[in-house]
Amino acid sequence: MAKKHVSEIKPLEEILSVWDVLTPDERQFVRNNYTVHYYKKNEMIHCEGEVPTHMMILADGKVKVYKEGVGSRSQIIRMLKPGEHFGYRAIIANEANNTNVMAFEASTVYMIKADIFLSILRHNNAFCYRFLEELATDLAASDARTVNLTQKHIRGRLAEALLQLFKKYGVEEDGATISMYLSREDLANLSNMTTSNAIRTLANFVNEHVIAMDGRKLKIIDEERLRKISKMG
Amino acid sequence: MAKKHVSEIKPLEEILSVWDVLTPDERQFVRNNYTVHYYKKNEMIHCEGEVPTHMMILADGKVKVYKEGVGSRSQIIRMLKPGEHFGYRAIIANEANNTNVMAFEASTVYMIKADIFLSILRHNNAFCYRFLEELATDLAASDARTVNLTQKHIRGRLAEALLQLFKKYGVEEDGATISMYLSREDLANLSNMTTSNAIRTLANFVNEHVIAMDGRKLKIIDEERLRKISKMG
DNA sequence: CTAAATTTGTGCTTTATAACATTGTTGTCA
DNA sequence: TGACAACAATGTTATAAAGCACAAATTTAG
Repeated sequence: MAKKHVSEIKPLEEILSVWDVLTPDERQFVRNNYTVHYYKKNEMIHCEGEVPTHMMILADGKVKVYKEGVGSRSQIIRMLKPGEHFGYRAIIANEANNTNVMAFEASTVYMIKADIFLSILRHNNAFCYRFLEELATDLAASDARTVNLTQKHIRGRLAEALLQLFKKYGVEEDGATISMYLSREDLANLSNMTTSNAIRTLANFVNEHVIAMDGRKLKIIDEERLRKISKMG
Repeated sequence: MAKKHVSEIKPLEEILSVWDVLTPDERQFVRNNYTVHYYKKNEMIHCEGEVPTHMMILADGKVKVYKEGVGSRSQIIRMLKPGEHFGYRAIIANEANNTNVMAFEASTVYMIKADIFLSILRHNNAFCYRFLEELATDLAASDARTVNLTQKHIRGRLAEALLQLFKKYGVEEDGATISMYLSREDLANLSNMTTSNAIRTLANFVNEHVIAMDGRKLKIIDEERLRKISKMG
């Protein structure tokens, strides 16, 4: 895959979805106070337990947000695509970071210092409300995930994960291959199972003609069936 | 237990933790527009899927917030004590309710109409920010729960649940009995296990002198040990 | 380009926990 | 007081999924 030139990366103004509610002064304030950071594949962006210093916006690339559990087994909480915010929850709650964030692939991140972010939150109601909406949505997703992961059986959990990837990242030109190539391990960490079981279950789905595989490329063949598997548990 | 007189229930002004950030006008607005509702033990306050109409504040009693999963097996998401808000997440996210709320015991709830709540959120930045903080805190708790429930073994999950009850509701005068009497079923729904297993595991804890039981009264004897069990998985 | 490391794939074994069945206990109310 | 219902306790069985060991394939690095 060819590397993107820096010039291809969208400017903060285009990528920051809440830009439109900022006043001209605030816009200038942000313009004068943001930084850009580049991360290599598998590079850590921040760690669980660290004190948050910046709110971040993914400009380019793909990153995973995950928690380390028992015996350093990790659970992927969410995966981001360009334009999404992260690292700000801990700033608002005035806590240490509760998650790790790692770049899946080479990624570019815009960062805004915590105090600047907080100052805008406290002065611009529309800005504050946007993040309120974002957290309210994320909270429902988190609660839904809890039930998904604890109550569904292995096939249901994997089917659910595939559908989420499909929804979030979309498909290639062929209209079926999910535009996100994950290792079996990441797929397992997303659906709370061991790598062996992710492999086994994927193989079963292929046998049942629900999906097709070519290495890490996963093609959804029978979406309806996948939905049924996800629902039935 | 003797029923409380209505007069013993704290007025909205005292119970609404964000009252202090309201302007005099807003206070009057709320005073003119709230209602009080009484619920009997095991009565439903609202259901998953319903369109939210009010933000609510628990004035008195205890309620559980839970989700129905596969085969109507339920997962308790959180339990509230007087002074806590609920039912407002869906209003903010402009979604249907994602949880059920039921009274554990006779409870009193103050309700504020959704449009009034929203109008204050949109005009009073400090008010908005308070809820932003609340959601940010809840989100971390939800993600932590996901990992707890999926990765820990049955003993660890139950130990965790007991510690949470202990922390949230405190203890009786004896300094050890948790001030919250749950059925074995609710305890199971809190820690993602079957009722049988909750019973069995509680019995084991008693044998190991970690807790003592007298019906629904649970006494924590060895908190350190319980913490260790919760951590080890 | 080759060696090393990582990732993927499979079969077998073990284990944790759900499901089921049965019995005991307590409290309620006619 | 006895009958019924709800809850608690416990033993047995079935099964989903983890753990493990190892081979094959693919990627990365020297």
